[in-house]
Amino acid sequence: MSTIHTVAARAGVSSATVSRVMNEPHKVREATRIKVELAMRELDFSRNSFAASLASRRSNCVGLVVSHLSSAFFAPLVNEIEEAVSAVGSYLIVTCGKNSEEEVAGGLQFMRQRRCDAIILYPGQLSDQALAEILLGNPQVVVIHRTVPGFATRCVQLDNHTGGRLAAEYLLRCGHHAIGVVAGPHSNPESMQRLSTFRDTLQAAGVALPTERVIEGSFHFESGRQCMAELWTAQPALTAVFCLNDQMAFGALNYCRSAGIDVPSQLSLIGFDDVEYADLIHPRLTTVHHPVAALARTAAQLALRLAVGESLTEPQDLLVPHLVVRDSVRTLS
Amino acid sequence: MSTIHTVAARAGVSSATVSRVMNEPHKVREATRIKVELAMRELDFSRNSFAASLASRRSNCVGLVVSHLSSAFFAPLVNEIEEAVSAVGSYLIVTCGKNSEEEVAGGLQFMRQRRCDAIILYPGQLSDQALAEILLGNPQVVVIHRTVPGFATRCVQLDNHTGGRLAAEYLLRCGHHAIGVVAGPHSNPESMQRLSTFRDTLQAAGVALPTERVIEGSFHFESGRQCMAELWTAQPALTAVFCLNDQMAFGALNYCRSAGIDVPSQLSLIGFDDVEYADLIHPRLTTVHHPVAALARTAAQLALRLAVGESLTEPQDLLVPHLVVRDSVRTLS
DNA sequence: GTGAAAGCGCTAACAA
DNA sequence: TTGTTAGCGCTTTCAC
Repeated sequence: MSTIHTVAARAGVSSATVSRVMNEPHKVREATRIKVELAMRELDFSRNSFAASLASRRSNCVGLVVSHLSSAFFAPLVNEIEEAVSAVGSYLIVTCGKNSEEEVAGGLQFMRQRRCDAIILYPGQLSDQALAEILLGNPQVVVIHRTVPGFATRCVQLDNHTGGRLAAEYLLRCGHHAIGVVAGPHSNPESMQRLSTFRDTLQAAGVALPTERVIEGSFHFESGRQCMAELWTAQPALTAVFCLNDQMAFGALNYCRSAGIDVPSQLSLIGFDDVEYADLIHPRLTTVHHPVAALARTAAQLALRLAVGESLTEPQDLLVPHLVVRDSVRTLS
Repeated sequence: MSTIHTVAARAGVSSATVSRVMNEPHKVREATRIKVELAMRELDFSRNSFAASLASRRSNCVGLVVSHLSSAFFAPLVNEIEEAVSAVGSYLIVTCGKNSEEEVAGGLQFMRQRRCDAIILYPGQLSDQALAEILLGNPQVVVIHRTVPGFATRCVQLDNHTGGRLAAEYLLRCGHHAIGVVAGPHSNPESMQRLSTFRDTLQAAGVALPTERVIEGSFHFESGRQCMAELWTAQPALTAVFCLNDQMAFGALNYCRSAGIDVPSQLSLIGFDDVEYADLIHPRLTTVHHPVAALARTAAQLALRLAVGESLTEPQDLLVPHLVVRDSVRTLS
């Protein structure tokens, strides 16, 4: 494979000029530029990005570390971030399958080795403490979907409390009192934020949410199925179930269908996130909208600011959710 | 940021030894290794992958160029390829949004600049001729979802003809004669393969498929919606519609729902691909299964063989589709 | 088992 | 506007 030297030789110029043609074409005379470009084409030249990054000490890339790529939640997130990043001429590299502490550490290491200018991190099941350590040691990291105490300037997150409240208020408004929950992992702060305010809001209205009506899931489809099965078997008198994300709501719905439980006439279901398919399934899922695009754009902007060496001083505002009423919750008469 | 030299100095060894600790630890005495590893940790050392790849002339990465990341079709494909690649210690880089000829060229250039050991290419709307040029000029490229004439050793594809036949046979078996099609772009060979054998199979059974019953779509949800609307308005007597991918079938279904057309009692719908959500929507979608996981694994294996310098001699077998009967097609009495 | 030294292909002063 | 040159941080012979 040819190098700038072979190109330079062929074009009868120095390698510095070839470099300039690629990086600052305006600094080279048009005739020279054309000669060089011709030589490049003739030799099928392709710049070695490793050498370029090594010499320039810039990678022009931002790293993203997430749990999955293929879920309806992450896919739009990744897309949106990619757009924002490539809009400024950088590129995105993403590693996925990073949930546990070791895996996230591995993802982070991957990004550091590639000398990313900034890194966006989805925390999965990491504890706030583990995240705090990461943020402390890596000044170019921004965390999404969580606000780590002490690092509010580099975290962008949804107002989960309001989200939980919206779901509770709507179910109450529809006359539900026998309510269950398919929760996320109890170690997951986001899940617990949604759940605690959901519970508080019910309680304030005199509706109890005893522990046995809350099943711990794992945010996945299959988990939603199983949790719903378990919940329905133990608590057949429920009239509504709050699933802490849509994915589990889909699973719950799937169980209901296979068990002959009609939604919403026999059981109401409300989700969280408002992913694309929430509007496509039957019945269309009533859910709390999570502004993922805004989350992505904000995170990307922060990352890009860190990438150019800016330091962030103002804490980030929480993103605000809203309720999307569709067909999966019934109003009790 | 520290380099192998700072680490070497701190550990009291040479930089070559530090390099060995990372690349061939068995070639260094344990005591030395431990000293070096300690120094690395103390200095928070992270190997510069650019320098490593530049010096070793190996990137250990395979590139993937696709149209989208977030669609139900591509997401599992990417996941599966990623797994196969990381299983051998390499990593995957993917660029998306590559549909037109220029965009694919851009994606390819991106991969070449990163010196990928091999590249997997999804052709989008590229012509066979454009692909042939690419394959000719880039011996490390493998193409998925299409077989480019003359390059069968580096192409892995579904048997679209059989797929089209399966759909036709099933509709015939269910007694349908007034059949429409929401096709892909007519310039797309995959779509045309499915369609031509679909049409031939119907014709062999004495069922005509006139041009006005075939609408050209673009493989996307929204396109499915619009095509279905158009088709239904022009051809209200249809009893069944074949959508050339599931995404468009979802769009068609969505239109039917909003237009008050019950599927399958008023209209039968059959899709193609069998993506995850085909089993989750209502009614569950009858469709032709596309073994995407096998496609991904085969492509990854080919790419990995090219990556180690093997040259491929045997042409690849076509992947075989099968019909998945669910609830969206009704048997006419 | 370890070290010295010559690159890998490019960028970025600095000179000319 | 163009060329010279000294690295960027690592790998990899080849000696020892």
